[in-house]
Amino acid sequence: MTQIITEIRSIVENPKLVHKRRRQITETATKLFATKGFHSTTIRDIADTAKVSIGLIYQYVEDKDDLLFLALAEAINSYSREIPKALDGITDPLERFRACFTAYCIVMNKNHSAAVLGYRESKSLSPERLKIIKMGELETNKILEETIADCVKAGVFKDLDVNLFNYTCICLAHSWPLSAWRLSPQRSIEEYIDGLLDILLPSALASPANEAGQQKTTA
Amino acid sequence: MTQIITEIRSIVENPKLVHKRRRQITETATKLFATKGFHSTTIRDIADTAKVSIGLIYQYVEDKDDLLFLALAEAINSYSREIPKALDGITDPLERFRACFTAYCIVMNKNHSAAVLGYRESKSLSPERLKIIKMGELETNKILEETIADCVKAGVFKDLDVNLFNYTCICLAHSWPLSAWRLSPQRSIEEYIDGLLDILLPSALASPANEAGQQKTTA
DNA sequence: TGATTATGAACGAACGATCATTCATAATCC
DNA sequence: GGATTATGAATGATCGTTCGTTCATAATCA
Repeated sequence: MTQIITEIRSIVENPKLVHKRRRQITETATKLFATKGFHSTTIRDIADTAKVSIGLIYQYVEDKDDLLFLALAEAINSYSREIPKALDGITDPLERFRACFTAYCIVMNKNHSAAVLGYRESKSLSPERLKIIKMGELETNKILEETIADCVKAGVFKDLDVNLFNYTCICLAHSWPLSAWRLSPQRSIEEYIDGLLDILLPSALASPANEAGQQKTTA
Repeated sequence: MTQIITEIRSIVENPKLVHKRRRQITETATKLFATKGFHSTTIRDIADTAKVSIGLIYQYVEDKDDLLFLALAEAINSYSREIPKALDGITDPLERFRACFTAYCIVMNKNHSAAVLGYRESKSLSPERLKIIKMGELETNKILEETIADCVKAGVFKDLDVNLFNYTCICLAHSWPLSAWRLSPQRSIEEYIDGLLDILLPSALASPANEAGQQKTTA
């Protein structure tokens, strides 16, 4: 879908190479930023871990801030690439919502480091870049919001506050990488998703008779 | 309730003075850490903002890390002081849950900076101190969990997964300072709480007939 | 009581370590 | 062989921390 375009100065011209190197560097940076924090991660750390020299990094980005921006932008881009895929071929509104929420949680689980980064280090971005990242986030949120709105239109959901309901779903999906340590006993991501849907759906479904938890109607 | 004891070296001996000065310094530090981040906030910043000298700070704490720990510990201590107050005199289980959840959200709203800090900067703590803070957090979570367990015992709630339900409540309460920017239009904290209870309660209540939203039975 | 001495809180310039960034040089590719 | 890409030692700025000093107040003395 709508991808964040990252216009960042590179000394190296070859686009293939730029793409490859940036990927290599950004992936490492993302992991290190998420585990040690942005400021405690040194360029040396990144260079060593990515098996490149310090100087090489500065051939592909202008400064350390660029790396943070690249990391966050790439995370959001991957969300808006992957989540819609999960909806392919599904037409039943309720199933689309379930699939979308599930995909959202799974993506958060897979891009664990990036999700944590978003919460922890957005503050270190420049105001303009923060705005870009937030807009990308909202763009991603809209994918799920649409499936909710469709459920309302189809009469599957009652006439609820779509924005707030979507917000709770998003927050809970984000919570998995951030707050799962609070849960005891530990749960698998699948158990977690099922449990959340059991909590979320009853308030939304139009007919309270429907038992949300077990239902798995495929279109 | 259970307070986190913070044993931190102080050159100054007078306990009254230590308390007063630490409060003055920690309050400033909390705000700056939350707005600029721990690493981007300099001791100079804190000294200037708190209208004390750099040297004075080092009379009351050993190093910058102490300030972060003090800030987080004080936040958690204030939660476990304030939340139980909201339950005083309420006996009806459902009302106790509502009051506790509301208090939780309100406290997060009031201690906005500290709540943000907890998510953003815990990583900068030493492992031992992180453990202390997390234990304090879980301790606080238990206050709400107990009101949920009581609702189950009283038959007001069905036999749900208490730990998971509590987790969702906590996450959503925490989300207010972190994620409210996603909501449009903006809502007041009271509208937010009411909206969340409408979403959370239907899955929990034993009799689906009860409309959770409006209900305001006082004991 | 007034003069003298002791205390410890407060100050902030100076130090030293860390770390992002640069750049002269080497390696590699076409 | 010339252009492009990679290297990492050297640089300089930033920032936590120290420590010699000041100063107000309290304690002691005569």
